[in-house]
This record gives sequence, C-alpha cells and structure tokens, in this order.
Amino acid sequence: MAYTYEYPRPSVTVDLAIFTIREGKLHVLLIRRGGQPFKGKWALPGGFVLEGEDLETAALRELQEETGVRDLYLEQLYTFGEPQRDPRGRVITVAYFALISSDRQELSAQTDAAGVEWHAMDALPPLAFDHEKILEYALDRLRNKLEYTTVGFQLLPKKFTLSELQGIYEAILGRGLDKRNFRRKIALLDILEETDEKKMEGVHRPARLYRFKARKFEKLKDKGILFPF
Amino acid sequence: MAYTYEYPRPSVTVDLAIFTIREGKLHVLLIRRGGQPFKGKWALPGGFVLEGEDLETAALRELQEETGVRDLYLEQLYTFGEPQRDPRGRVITVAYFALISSDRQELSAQTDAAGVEWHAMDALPPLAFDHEKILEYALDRLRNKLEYTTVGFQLLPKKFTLSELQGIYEAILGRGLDKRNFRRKIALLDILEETDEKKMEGVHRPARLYRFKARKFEKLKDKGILFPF
DNA sequence: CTGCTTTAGTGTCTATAATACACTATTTAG
DNA sequence: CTAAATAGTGTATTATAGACACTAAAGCAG
Repeated sequence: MAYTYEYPRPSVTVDLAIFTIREGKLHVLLIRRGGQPFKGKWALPGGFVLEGEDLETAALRELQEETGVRDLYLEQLYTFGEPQRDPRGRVITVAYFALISSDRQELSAQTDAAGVEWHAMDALPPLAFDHEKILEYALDRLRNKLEYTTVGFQLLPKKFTLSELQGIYEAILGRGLDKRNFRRKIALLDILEETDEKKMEGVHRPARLYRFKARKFEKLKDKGILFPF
Repeated sequence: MAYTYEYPRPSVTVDLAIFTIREGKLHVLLIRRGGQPFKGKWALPGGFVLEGEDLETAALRELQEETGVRDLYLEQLYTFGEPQRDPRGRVITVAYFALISSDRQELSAQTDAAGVEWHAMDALPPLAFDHEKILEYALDRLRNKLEYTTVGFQLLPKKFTLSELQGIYEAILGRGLDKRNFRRKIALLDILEETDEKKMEGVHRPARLYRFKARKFEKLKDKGILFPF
C-alpha cells in the first residue's frame, strides 16, 4: 500500500512560531538545540511528522510536548522547502503559528529545564536553520491578521481590562494606539460584555474587567474574520 | 549526506489551481487522469517535487510542462497532508495558485490533446483526490486577494479596456459592480495610463485601451499589496 | 483629610472612503 | 437617419478612521 512512488521522499517537519505577550512585549518561544547541526543555537520548536499523522495533529503534538499546552489558536503559515535549508538533507517544513495567553504561558515554564525560553521579539538571538525567515514571515502574518481578525484576543485571559487588550495590540503592532479610538472600535464589534468585577491593582483607579460574549466569539473563531484596526 | 533521519518520508507533490477568464467566466485548468487511481477523473495539474528542487521551482516546472506558460503570478496556497488523501500512500501536497491572462491562455491550448482543459468554475466535474477542497480554498484566497491586491490585473493582456478589467472582477467575485464607482477607484490607484488606441469591436462606441504604468506596477507586484474593492 | 500620582474612562470634529444612482456620447448596421 | 449597443461621466449620502483633552477613582505620603 504505502510508498509505491519512485520519487524523492524528503523528510517533513512542522515548526511552530508560538507568540505571547510578557511585560507588554511580544515574545516567541525558542528551544536551545542540544545536538548538531546548529548545536547550542536557538530554534523554533518543532519536529517530524509521524507515520499516518496529519500535519496539524503533528503541530499540536509538538506544541504539547514542548509546552504542555493544548487547545490553541493554531494556523498554518507557509511551507519552506529550499533544498539546502537543512544541512543534513532534504527536509521540508510546514510552519504554523500559535498564540498563548498570558495566563497559560505559565504552564510552559515547567519545561524550561529543557532549554525552552521566551525571547522578546525585539532582542532575538541568532537562530538555527532558516528560522529567522520563518519568524519574519510569522510576524508579518500575525500583524496582518490583527487587522482583520480577532487573533489578538487569543492572548488574553478570560477576563481582562480594555487597557490590557490595547496593550496586546500595541505590542504586536509595535506602535501606540489612541485610547478613545481603540475603545470605540472594540465597542462597535459588539463581542465584549462587562463583568461586575474590577481589577484592583496599583495606586490608581481600578479598571473594569470584560469577557467575550461566548456565542459570538465561538462563531467568529471558526471564520477567523473580524477585527479591523 | 542526504536522508539520515529515521522518520517517515512521505512523497511530496505540488498541485496548481490555475485560473483564467473565458467568455466572462472564471475557469480553472484541469487534467484528465490517464492512470489509477481516479482514472478518467479530472484533477488539478501537478506532480512530484524532484531531488534538490525548490517547491516553487517544482510548481513552475509543472506549470510549464502542462501549459507551456512561464513567468506567472504564482503563490503558495496551503499544504494538505491528511494521511489518507492519496490512496496509494502518504503524499503531502503543497498547493499553489496561478493566474493566466486571456492572451496567454492560448499557448496552453497546444497541450490540449493530452486531456488538458479549461473548466468553468460554476460547472465543475467531480475531481480526483481532495482537489475539490483545494480548489475551494484557492477560490476563497483568490477572492480575498482581489480585495486588497492587484491580482486581477494578472488576468489581462498588456492593453485592455476598463470594461474588460471590470469584467474580470465581476467574474471572480461572482457579482456585478457599479461602473462609475469601479472606475473611480481604479483611477485613484493611479497605476493605469491611457493609450491613444481604442478597441474597435462591435456595433457600439469604441473603448479606450489602457496599460499599466510599468514602474508603479513592478513595485506593487512584489509587495502584493494594493487594490481594495 | 488633603493633595499628588497614576491609570481609567469618555465625545466631537474632520477627512477619507464606500455606496447609490441616471444620463449623454460614439460607433456600426440597416 | 435611426436603432442598438457599449463607453464614459458626477454628485450626494453614509460609514469609517484619525486627531485630540479633560474628568474620575483609587492608593499613598504628608
């Protein structure tokens, strides 16, 4: 049944650009390589697609192995297949990107022992393979998606303040946004609802906490559409 | 050097969704399969990625083999890798889409003997493999791209009338557009220039022919950006 | 308890872009 | 010269984006 072709059979991997926000800045998850090639260099988490395994399944499996996180916003990015991109031979990689909210990123800290670390996007070390190119592509896509989808919302805990939401947008876009215009557009989307709670933190007026309107949000999550800025 | 991994090595193919406009309607190029599986069914043109061959190079090569056309707008679409998508074994396919202008689509007629035919998108036969899914994805992307890029312009000969350009948009979007609004937006883009020529054809007022402003267009082609509708 | 600091929260005006909508102009065929 | 067919043109309305500044509420210091 399997493999009856007389054509080259490259290895196929998945690589993940996993983003989060820490301390107001966009970070990406990197792993320090333990073996050759590129030993000691940082790389995107990823690995080989297994026998009979779907590509997205492989990406989710790798994600869980590396970070312990399930059930994520995960999107196929691009497939990189230059013949020389891996010095060991022909390896084609399907890149995905994912977002982890600030309250779930703690889980991944458990695996930190294995050389897994969050790196600020504005202070990246040199990366293995063509992972710099992949990351550049991923950041492009992320910023783009931000403009017409709700991706940014993936990066927040269940309840959040509007300032926190704006902070996410500013961190990804790399520029400041006007508070009033931002709030007006969010309100227009009609996907948030107030809670009675307030975030009491620090020496200043407490901010109201919001959450998504569950029904609306679930529908939109599938379509991916919405959220212009 | 090559293939030192102990991991599954699927075959990797490229498949192409090649669109054109014929008689005012969106068409896609299909090939009738000569062998098993899906013998006699229609399929997207495509084929295996060769040893040491870049993915896009493979797509361009297949395109040329099937249609004789070079130098096309070609864009990676998505990679499909469900384990069971090919009954012969694990085959991962990287899908591309391309657009051929009405004056170049004639070239491809030369290979028609081999069961290569244009099919109207609104009257497709059943397709082999998961090619219906791939096509659906491609059409989605094409319509989307139309709204914020200049892709539509790829489907026209060097000189064309504004009505022809509008026809392209209507064929892809599947709905009519207002003539005055369409022309205003085109003018705003500032990427067309008038020629002195007119298209004398039929029993009616002749239309002025336009062409792209070469410099502007070359810049935009790379970026891919521009052209909201 | 007063006031200083810090972040939350709110509304208007202007500019730009999108849409709806109808008539005149030019050509050929008969 | 008239009929048929497509080319070509402008205005008014509505929706969206961006610029912009002050008041509100909490904690802490004195």
